[in-house]
Amino acid sequence: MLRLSKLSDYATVLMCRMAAQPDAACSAAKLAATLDVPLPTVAKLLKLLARAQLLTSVRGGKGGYLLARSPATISLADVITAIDGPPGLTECITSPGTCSIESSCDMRRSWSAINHVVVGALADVSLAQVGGMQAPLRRMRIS
Amino acid sequence: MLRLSKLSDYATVLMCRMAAQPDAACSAAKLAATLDVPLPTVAKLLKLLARAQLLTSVRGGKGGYLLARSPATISLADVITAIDGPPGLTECITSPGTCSIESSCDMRRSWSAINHVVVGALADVSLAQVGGMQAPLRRMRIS
DNA sequence: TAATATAGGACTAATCCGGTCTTGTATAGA
DNA sequence: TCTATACAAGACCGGATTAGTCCTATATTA
Repeated sequence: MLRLSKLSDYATVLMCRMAAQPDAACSAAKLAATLDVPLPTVAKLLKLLARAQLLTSVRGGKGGYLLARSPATISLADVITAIDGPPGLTECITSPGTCSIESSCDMRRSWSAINHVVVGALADVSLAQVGGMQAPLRRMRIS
Repeated sequence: MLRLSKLSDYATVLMCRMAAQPDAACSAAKLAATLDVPLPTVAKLLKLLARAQLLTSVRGGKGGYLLARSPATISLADVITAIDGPPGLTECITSPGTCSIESSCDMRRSWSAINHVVVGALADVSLAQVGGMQAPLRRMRIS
């Protein structure tokens, strides 16, 4: 099916919102309201993103989360990796040695190459590009 | 996690094996043995692939499955689509109108573009390329 | 000191996917 | 013609993964 996990999906939207106001500390409750996602789930995402050092946290009253870096330097690959770990299309990419036919499988080198393209595409898009209306994705192509 | 389903993964390996001997009819049992995947699962995959007209089936004793087209004209995207339907990174790509924040979401256009890159990468690799040892994937790049 | 907000981790619940089973049909060969 | 083999089609079940919840602890502000 080749689908992103919901959690990663939420996280990208969430980071995108925060990138729109990089200097305002956002509480989990406020973000949950704008995203239409349950508060505990948003809280979990924020914790994961903070642990990956994409966000910084401020405890206590008036606390919240802030982007740790400028939106231009945070890519979608960063966000997804923070939530789900490094993207890998197949098991033989993320955990080599697990598949019983690995040694005789012709697909491995192809999957590896395609995975590289996918990761490249995700790494090539920053939060700033998503938020701004310039169309930076035109840079991506197969040729 | 951005992972291919196991069934699609199996299917690509399976088709790759069949592409190596395009003229030999393969029974489900024989393929199951070489792939180290349970027979009923292989049978299910073959049925889906045949329904998508990637394979033709021959019933009865000495029957089996054959590639419907030449390996050079069957892409990984064809195989994956036959098993899991068209690839879509997010729900808003495969089933627009499902997400409650769709109208205000900045991510959509980005996901759409990235999805396009991914599908392109999959469509660009044929079974013949996977089997043969030429390195056709060098054609793919982000730039 | 009371209220607010994150930190961390354990736990529960539900969806989805992988895998199985059953019945039916077609062909080949004895 | 009868039997064995192999595909066709679809219903069904079980289990792993993922989504989501809850609880306790800690830090900060007022």
